[in-house]
Amino acid sequence: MSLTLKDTPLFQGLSENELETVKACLKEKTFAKGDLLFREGECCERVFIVRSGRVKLYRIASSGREQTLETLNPGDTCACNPGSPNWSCSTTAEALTPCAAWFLSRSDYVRMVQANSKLSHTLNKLFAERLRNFSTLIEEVSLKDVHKRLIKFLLDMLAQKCDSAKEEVLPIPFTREEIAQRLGAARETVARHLSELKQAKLIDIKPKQIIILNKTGLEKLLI
Amino acid sequence: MSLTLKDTPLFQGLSENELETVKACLKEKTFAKGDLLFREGECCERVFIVRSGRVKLYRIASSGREQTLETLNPGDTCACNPGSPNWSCSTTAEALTPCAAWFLSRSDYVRMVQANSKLSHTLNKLFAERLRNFSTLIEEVSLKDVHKRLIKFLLDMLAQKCDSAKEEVLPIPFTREEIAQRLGAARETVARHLSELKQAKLIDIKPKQIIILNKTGLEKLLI
DNA sequence: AACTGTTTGTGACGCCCGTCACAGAACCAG
DNA sequence: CTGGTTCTGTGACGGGCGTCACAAACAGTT
Repeated sequence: MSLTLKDTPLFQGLSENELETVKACLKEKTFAKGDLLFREGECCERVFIVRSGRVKLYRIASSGREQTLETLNPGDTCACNPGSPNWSCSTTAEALTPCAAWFLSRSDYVRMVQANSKLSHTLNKLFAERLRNFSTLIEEVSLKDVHKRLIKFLLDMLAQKCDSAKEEVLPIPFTREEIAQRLGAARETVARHLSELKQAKLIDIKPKQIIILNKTGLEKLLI
Repeated sequence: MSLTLKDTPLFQGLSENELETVKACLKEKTFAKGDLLFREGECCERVFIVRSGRVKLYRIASSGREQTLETLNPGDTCACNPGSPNWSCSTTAEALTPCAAWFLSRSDYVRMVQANSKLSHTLNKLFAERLRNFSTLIEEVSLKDVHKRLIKFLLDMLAQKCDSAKEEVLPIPFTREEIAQRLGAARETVARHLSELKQAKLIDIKPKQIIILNKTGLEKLLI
């Protein structure tokens, strides 16, 4: 019932044989919430693929404030440059929940990508998608206020939630602090904007979840 | 004397034969300052490589404020996802100066990357570098104030200027407005911080150039 | 030189949001 | 239930920076 290799975007389209050789190189590790999978600036000695749980990739300022760059879900990979040696991690990876991940040594990773053009193409696609996401993040952080970023965050979460238990009930697996880090804002600011939206009867706030009362109303505020 | 194909990072390491077939697919176009090479949201029908001049890739908010994501110099490419069709440009490309660029149709581009694994690996490397640059940009825009971003910009410009005419004389091929767009700030704010640095005798301001009076002093302000 | 358009510097103003402080809510282990 | 820990909401405060406005410097043209 848990994630298998062939379900990961990275190894999509590989033959059974190829998957077997990949599998032989992987080592599985587990992490508790808050554990670091790697630190920014470390030499990039391995690559991981999330098997279960959630991992955030972030940067931290000397002030202590964080900016989350990506939240990795099962199947996602942190994979970076397969090319140059002495490449150092540009972000820190931290487990948001208890989680498990497959690790692949740098040398195995490089060898595989060099040998397997299918893998190389997949990597290109994944990189391009991340570049696009980063572009959007840059625009939002730089040009949009917290209010809009928060609304967009809620609508995004609503769009990508697969469990469609009830239409507008949005389970929130993030603390306010984590939301703030994703938005590049302070915890208190997020709380304030949420109350404001509640006041305006656009959402309702329950423990661990947020009820979207007026989706189109929210969408209008994005313009 | 002008840029040739084999000097571009994208086509690095290709054989003479391969370069010839690439060349056969390229069309050269020229642009005046301010011309758009493509618009955000357009269907991504071609890829370009800058031959001369400078091009900025940016996003624009409804308020009119811009954030520059990258400044492309000769040899650089805007190349994005070779994989999926219906991929739309995630940024707008505008000529900062009069410039020339080679254009490659999407179909030719995809075919080449599919057929040539060397090219695919190069693309991975370029993407990875851009991802890293974007990470840094996100951190700066989100977590650092304009003061630090400006100082870092000056030091970066100083580091990458190859014409070492005089040590600390820094020719600035950008208007204040363009600097502001790169930093994600307002024109006036940049002007104010520059005057402040001049007041502190860390820099001196001349038309079209900035003199770095105290490099280590600037570096200390970054901490 | 005079004219026009662009680029730059600076003052005034206001708001968004980050920080500090604290109290109430929720959660968990025993 | 109970105490401790984490999470959450809210008030007060101040600073950074975006916006508007205007004048001075500069560049290019006829």
